[in-house]
Amino acid sequence: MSWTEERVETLKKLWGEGQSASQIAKELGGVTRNAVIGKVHRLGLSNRTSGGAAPAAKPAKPAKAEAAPRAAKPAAKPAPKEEPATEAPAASAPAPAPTPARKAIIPAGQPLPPQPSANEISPEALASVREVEKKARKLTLMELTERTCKWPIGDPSTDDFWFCGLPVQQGKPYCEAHVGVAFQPMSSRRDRKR
DNA sequence: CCCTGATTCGC
DNA sequence: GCGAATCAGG
Repeated sequence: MSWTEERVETLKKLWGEGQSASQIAKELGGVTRNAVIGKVHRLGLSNRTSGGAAPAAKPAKPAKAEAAPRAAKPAAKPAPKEEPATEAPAASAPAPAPTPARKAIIPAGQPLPPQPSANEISPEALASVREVEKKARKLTLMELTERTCKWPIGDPSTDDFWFCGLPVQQGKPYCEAHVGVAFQPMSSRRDRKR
């Protein structure tokens, strides 16, 4: 594939919308995210935030095309970073911010996740949860890792208890299906007509 | 391990 | 100009 005008245009558009390089690459097809990034740079639109405030002085990057593979790695990270890492399925508002909030306005034409106001767990979510629980890996607490869904299934006080264990959705503690039910926009649980 | 963009450099 | 390989960070 080559960078036809059309493809370049799409690239510009999507990049402008804040799409990630990989997403754009997927959409364009025939290219990798690297190709996309490379093109973006060549086009000179690497920085999404036009503004101009040139960020920082990029130190120097030691050319790696040397006889020294990777012996030299002058890296120092005295960063006292604090990570709240609070993961509570609570019915609090899910913070949907996959893309930079730079542009407050959401680009039109993008598939936005539905935002039901008076939602009650999408039937699909429930369905997929059931589905998922059937193919759950049934992991024990000890088997859980950073990337396994930590959704508990069954009764903790019995043998009949395990964790989903499917691949988590990046960032989240649960797999896609469980994220769907864990992060509910808000209340509205009470009035189940029955 | 998954992802992100940034950079280099052989092609 | 292109993009894989690599780097660097989340």
